[in-house]
Amino acid sequence: MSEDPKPRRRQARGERRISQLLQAAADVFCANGYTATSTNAIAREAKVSPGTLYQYFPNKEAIAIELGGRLVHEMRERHGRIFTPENAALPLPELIDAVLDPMIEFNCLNPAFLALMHGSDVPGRIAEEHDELHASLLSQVRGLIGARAVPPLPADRLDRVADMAFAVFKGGLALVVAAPEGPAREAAVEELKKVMYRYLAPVVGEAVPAGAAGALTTPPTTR
Amino acid sequence: MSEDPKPRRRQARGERRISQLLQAAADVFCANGYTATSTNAIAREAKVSPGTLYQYFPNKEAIAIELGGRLVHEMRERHGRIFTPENAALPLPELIDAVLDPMIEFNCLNPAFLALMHGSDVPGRIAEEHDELHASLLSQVRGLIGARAVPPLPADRLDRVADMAFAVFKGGLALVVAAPEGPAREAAVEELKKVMYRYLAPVVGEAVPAGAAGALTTPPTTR
DNA sequence: TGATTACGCGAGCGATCACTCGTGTTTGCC
DNA sequence: GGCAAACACGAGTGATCGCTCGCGTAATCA
Repeated sequence: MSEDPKPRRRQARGERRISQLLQAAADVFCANGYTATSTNAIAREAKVSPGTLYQYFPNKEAIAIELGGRLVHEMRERHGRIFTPENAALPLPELIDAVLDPMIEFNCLNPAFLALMHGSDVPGRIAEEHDELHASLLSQVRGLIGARAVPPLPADRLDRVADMAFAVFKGGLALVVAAPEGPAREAAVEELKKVMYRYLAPVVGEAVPAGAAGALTTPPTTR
Repeated sequence: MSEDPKPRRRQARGERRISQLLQAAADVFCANGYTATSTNAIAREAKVSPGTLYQYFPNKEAIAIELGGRLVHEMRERHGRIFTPENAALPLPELIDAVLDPMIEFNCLNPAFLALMHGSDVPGRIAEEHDELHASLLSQVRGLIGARAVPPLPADRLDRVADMAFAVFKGGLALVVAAPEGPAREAAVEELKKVMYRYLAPVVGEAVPAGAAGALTTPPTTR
C-alpha cells in the first residue's frame, strides 16, 4: 500500500497544465454533470489533446477526485476560520453573518463544488469525501447551536435542529447561487439570513418581534 | 405538427408493460441518474428484452419524458387540491400543514420526481416541464403569501419571500426524504414546518413566542 | 379457423467514449 | 552542445451504449 509509488517530477509547465485541466473540468462538469462529460470535451475546453490530459490523470474519475479534493480542502480551510471561539461568542445575527457569508462566497466562486457534491452520478470516492465534509460541518453546527440553546436541548433534538438548519441553508444557497450576481443575489442572501435567524432565535431564547417583517432584528444592533 | 401521427392500438398487456417499464426506469434513474442509466439496464430491471422496450418508446429520452410527464401531471393534480380558497383562509399553522403534507407525501412516494427534476444531466424537455411546474407552483405560493401579508408587501419583496420560502422548503424536503421512514421522518417534517412557520409568521403579522423552542404555536390551537 | 396485428425476443450494428501509443518537441542539467 | 526526461500530440483501439431487425408467439376479429 505505497502512497506514491511514482512521485513523478513535474516541471512548472506541468503544474500549470494540471490547474488548467482542472479548471476546464470544473466548467464542463458544472455545465453537463460528471457522467455526461467526456474526457475529450475536457481536453478541448483546456485546449490540449486527449493524450496530454492522460499524462496528468490516470482516468476520468481521478480528474473529479482531484478537483473535488482541492475544493473540499479549500472548504475545510474556511471552516477553520469560520468556527472559531470568537465567532461562537457573537450575538446570533452576527454569528449568522460570520458563518453564512464565507460559505456563500465560496459556493458562488466555485459552482463546481455544488455540482460535484450534489450530483447523483458522481463516482463513489467523491461521495465519500462529501459525506465526511458534511458530517464534520454538521458537528460544528451542532456545537454552535448546542452551546447557545436556551433552554439546553436534548441530544436528539439538537441533532434535528442542526440537520434542519443545514438543510435549509443548502436550499437557500441554491437560490442564492442561481440568482444573477448583483443586488438580486444580495437580497436573496439577506432573505436567507432572515430564515436562519427566525428559525434559530427561539432555540437560543430570543424573541422575534411581530411587526418586524422587513427587519432582521431590532434597529439598535449593528445591522 | 400532428399530435399523434400513429395512434397505435394497444392491448391491455401493452399498457401494463409500459407501466412496468416506467416503474423500472424510475428506480434506475433514481439510483444512477439519467445519463448513467443505460436502456439495457432499464429493460433488465423490468425483466424484458431491449427490443421490447423499444416497441413502446422511440428512444431513451422519451422514457424520461413520459415518466416526467406523468409525475408532473400527478403533481399538478395535487396543486388543484392544495391551493384552494378554503385552504387559503386557514390560520398559518394549518395552512402550512395543508400545503406541506401532500407535497411531502408525493415526494416520498415518488423519489424519482426529485431525481429527474433536479438532475443537471436530464434532457432539455424535462427541464422545461420542470420550469413550468416550478413557475406555476411559485405563483400559487406568491398568491397565498401576498393575500395574507400584514402589512402588505411590495411586489419585489413578495417575490423574494415566495422564492425563499419555496427554496427553503426544497432544502428541508431533501432532508425529509433522505430520513428513514418512520418517527425520524416525521420529526424532520415537524422541524421543517417550524422553519416555515417561524419564517412566515412575521410576514403575516404574527408573533413568535420567545420560549417556545419546542412548540410550533401556542397550545390552544389544534396542534 | 385462418388472417391480421400486437407483443416479445436477443444478436448485432454504428456511434461514441475512455484510454493508449508511437512519435516529435521542449526543458533542465552537465 | 548533448543527453535524458518531461511535455505534447492525435490517430487509433477495445468496450459500451443506444437502438434495429428479423423472426417467433399470443391475442383479436372475421
